[in-house]
Amino acid sequence: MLTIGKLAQAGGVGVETIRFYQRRGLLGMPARDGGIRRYGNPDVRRLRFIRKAQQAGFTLEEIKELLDLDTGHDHRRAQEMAQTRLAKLDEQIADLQRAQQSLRKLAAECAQGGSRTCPILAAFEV
Amino acid sequence: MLTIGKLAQAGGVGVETIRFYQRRGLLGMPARDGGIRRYGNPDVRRLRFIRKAQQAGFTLEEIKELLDLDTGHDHRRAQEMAQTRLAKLDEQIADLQRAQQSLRKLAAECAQGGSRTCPILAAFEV
DNA sequence: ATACGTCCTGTACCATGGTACGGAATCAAG
DNA sequence: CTTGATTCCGTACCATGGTACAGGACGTAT
Repeated sequence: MLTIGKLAQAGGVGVETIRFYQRRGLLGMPARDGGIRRYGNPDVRRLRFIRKAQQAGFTLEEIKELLDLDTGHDHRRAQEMAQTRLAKLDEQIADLQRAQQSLRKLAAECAQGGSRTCPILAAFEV
Repeated sequence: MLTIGKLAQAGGVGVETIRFYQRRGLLGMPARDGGIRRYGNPDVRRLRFIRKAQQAGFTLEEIKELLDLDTGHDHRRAQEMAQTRLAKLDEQIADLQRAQQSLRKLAAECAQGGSRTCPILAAFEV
């Protein structure tokens, strides 16, 4: 049984973040032991899931929904959300790659330019 | 000579956004014609640059710096910023790709599962 | 038993990037 | 010359994802 501090440590977040997640309904209000919150492994798993899902670009709202679905075993909805997010990830990656192209062009022209004008504005013009 | 509304339209943003950028120093306060701001092509270029740079992941603060550098022709610093951002873009793309892996796994397992438990939590566990 | 660290609740504040609104002035068309 | 759209300025508000107190109550080690 962990205190909030230990849970935070296990999840790589701050204590305030745990409480924040609780307020948002992402983590439940756990059993108390004399006023002090006690957490178990499921809480650690849940917290780690939150971090992972965040990395996948889900908002906290969406993560809450995923966690609720997990409880309710709603496959269809979970898949739908995953597909939507995968599509957005594709888009985001493509966007970033386009940005890379532009930016590399800027860097290259800037490097070549010697003492000539640095075409920062121009670099993004195509 | 464009009014603020036309400039906003040309840049694909709202009028309030233009004023917001002016407050942040990203766009200059332009010449007035009887109290009304008048903009020219350089402003349109500048605005478009801002949008592009944003897509490349620069913050408004950084974009301001880039624009200031462009004025001062500081190659070295501009290149430095570009390289830093390129490195971060690489990282971001890699992160998103990893997220895709995890999420695809979730979707696949969820699809296979039939009426069995949907391993949403499990999907992110590796 | 006294001090230090951790916990509690509640509220306030932060950065980022805008968005909205009130109330006055001004512009363009009919 | 009136009407409707646009502009002006200033300030307030929004969402997202936290972060930081203040002011107490605990628990543990010395």
